[in-house]
Amino acid sequence: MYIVLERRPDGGVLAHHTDDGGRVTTTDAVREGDLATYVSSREPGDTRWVWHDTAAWYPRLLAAGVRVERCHDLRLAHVILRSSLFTAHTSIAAAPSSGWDRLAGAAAVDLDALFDVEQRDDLDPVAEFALQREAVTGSDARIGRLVNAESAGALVAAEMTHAGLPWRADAHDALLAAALGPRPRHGERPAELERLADEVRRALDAPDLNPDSPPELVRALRRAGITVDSTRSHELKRIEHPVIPPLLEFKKLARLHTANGWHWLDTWVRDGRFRPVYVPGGVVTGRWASNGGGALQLPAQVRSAVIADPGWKLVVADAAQLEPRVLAGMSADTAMATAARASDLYQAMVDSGAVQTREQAKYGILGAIYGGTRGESGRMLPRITRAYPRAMALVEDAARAGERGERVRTWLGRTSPLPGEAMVTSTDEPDAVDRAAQGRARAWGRFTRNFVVQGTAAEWALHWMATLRIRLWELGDGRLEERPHLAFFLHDEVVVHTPEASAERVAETIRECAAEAGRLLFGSFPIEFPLSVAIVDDYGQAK
DNA sequence: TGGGCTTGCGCC
DNA sequence: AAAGGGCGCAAGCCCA
Repeated sequence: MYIVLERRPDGGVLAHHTDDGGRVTTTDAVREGDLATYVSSREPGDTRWVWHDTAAWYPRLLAAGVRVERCHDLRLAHVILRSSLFTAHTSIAAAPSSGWDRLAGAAAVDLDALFDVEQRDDLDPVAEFALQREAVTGSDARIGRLVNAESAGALVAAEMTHAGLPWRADAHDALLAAALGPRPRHGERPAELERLADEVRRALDAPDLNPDSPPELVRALRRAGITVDSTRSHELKRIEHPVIPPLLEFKKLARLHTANGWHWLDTWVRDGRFRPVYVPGGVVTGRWASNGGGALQLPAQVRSAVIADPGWKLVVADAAQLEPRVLAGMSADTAMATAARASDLYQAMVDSGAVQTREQAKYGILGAIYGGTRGESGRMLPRITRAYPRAMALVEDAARAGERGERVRTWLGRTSPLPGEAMVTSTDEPDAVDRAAQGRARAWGRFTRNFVVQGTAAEWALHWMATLRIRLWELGDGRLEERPHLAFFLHDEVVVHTPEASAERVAETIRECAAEAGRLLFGSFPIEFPLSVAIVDDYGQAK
């Protein structure tokens, strides 16, 4: 069932078969060149491959055309098990810091560097796996599900990088040219940006102004009688002055040019695919991060360059109001779950009389989750508390715990870090209240308040994708990229690239997997996770 | 010249 | 329109 892969200094691989406790029963020696064949001879099957880091092992297997059904990522699991409140009583939590802790922070990109580290004596994958099995089997069952889901996520991440997001460079170039003018020579401003910069300079009577420089811009605006604290767009939008429209347009286009312009296209799109590196578990809450290309900040402006291959479609699905639904599930707040039975949770809150408008519902709920105190969020808090007492109590408890310097956990047990030294309030001189320290404590409380919800939403998304990758594989034949496959992921949204003939089936499957993810997290508690699903030729058409 | 910090803005 | 949480990235700024 479990096979622990261990790379030897000579480049060969040892494949240790273990029992449920991680004790080795037999070991195969595999030559480097035979690894893909060795793995593929056991797939599909009931093997769970155990390795130090999915990002280091799996891409080579995928390149060789080998896909695995399941794995156990020791690095990701170590991070979770070392700090979880569910495993605090286990040996792995009590053990002194080891190479596995140092590996935790390593960027999982440089394979050779990782293998150098792996060969250190204190990075024995067999011993580590046994410790992790002991922790999982002796703790709340949810932590084992989290470890498995995290590992499945690592497989998804590697597979998405392998398959890539379909990207038409010609379409991207055309939209850039339409907005900015033809591609400029290296280092020059595109014509439209230069034109807008000139317009700004004229309107401010500042012929030498570089509008890309915030300090210069603030000075030039003040000389023109416009008092601003910053050059943020939202602050500029409040001002009536002829310079504002061209300046806002300049900022918008400058952003497009620097973040997703021709340079980005040259750097990140190859052979019709954008292949970002995803970093599962890269955010403390359990959300993914990404490395290079700004994959998780892909602006709506360029999504129309994401075009399915001929004869293929994109199925774009996003979970509606995921975080409030997750909060309802965690807190077992039946009133909130009732609102969540509607496809539009916020409208249902209005219909039930909890609030008067959809906007009030939205800002009230977001304020509860983020810790908003001012504006509409703050005004709605009493009503939200009255209508949804259990949900509100859950996030309030998390905030208070954070303010006291305690740790909080997600539904499946991922646990927040301890606050930095700076946050700790001095209590021995109560009358010499350190207001700065109180402010830091409240800020940490907002973090822990959000941690429990954002982190649990990330767990829902992991289960959604984990079940989806299995189901999508069964919908086609051949290599991964020849079947319907996950092509992009954005916290609560997935894009599947699929042959046109399978698109409807894929859409249905994505919905089924969302329902399944809800059951895996919250069992029979009646909470629903509706999606908005679109079958499109390009990503820009969705939503 | 080069690294670290700040600002601003894209995404959820 | 902003408010509250989590990020990554590019350009400018600042100082060694």
